[in-house]
Amino acid sequence: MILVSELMLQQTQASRVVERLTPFLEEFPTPEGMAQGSVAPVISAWNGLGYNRRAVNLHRAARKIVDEHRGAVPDNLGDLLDLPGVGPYTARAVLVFAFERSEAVVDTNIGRVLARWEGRTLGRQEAQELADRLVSHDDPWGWNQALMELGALICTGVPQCVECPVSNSCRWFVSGRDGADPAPGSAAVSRRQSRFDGSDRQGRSALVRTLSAGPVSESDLPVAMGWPDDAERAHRVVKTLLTDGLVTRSEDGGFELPT
DNA sequence: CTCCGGTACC
DNA sequence: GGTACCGGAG
Repeated sequence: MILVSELMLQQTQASRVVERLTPFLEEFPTPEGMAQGSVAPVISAWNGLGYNRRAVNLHRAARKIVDEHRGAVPDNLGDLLDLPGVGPYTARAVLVFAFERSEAVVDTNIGRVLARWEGRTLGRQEAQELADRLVSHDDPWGWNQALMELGALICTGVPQCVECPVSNSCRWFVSGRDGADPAPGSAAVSRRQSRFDGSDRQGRSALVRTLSAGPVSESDLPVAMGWPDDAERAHRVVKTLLTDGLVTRSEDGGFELPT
């Protein structure tokens, strides 16, 4: 349950996850249920959440959990990191929020807080070690939630230091915020994204959405991807979908969701 | 139009 | 270390 919600929350705002999580968990209540079927219904159920590769990864993770962990989500860092689509953040998020273990997560919000707290840009290892050192062993769940909230509401891109309850201990604030903001470029802090309109991602998204309703023939591919006059681009980009396991060739040479 | 969010792969 | 990968809200 926590694993699915954390995977959904990757690169996706919580407000959009809340209404999708319950129907998704009703369709796929257990790793066994998801692992038994093909990936196609998982992709369809993921529709609209973005980054469809996460759906493929989740299906593969479900199979691995069934095959190698008797259907139970692992409760140790190494095995969690071995699951497809599970990285440093999600693995620790499962340990903290599902198993209530004394671990520290570093997402984009916490990465920003840590960099300003230390007053300098941090590397991946540095940020994780700092978070590990700071985490409350009394209430790790609440600590991580509080830090994420601090980053999401106060220690934002343009920080609201006047509202910050811990500014007196923040190196960057205490130093008078003289140097440049250490947060951009620091570990886990998100970077600007290229625009979606007109991107390859838009065509990928359009095709996967269409394929959820049924197969698409070779000749219909450019239209389905939104590039009716650019068959070359359609064929170049559909290769990336084949590589990602989001699309497969049907028997008649067209395209469909993987069976 | 800008903002927001981790992982995998090179 | 840089880049590709989605979509909705404000």
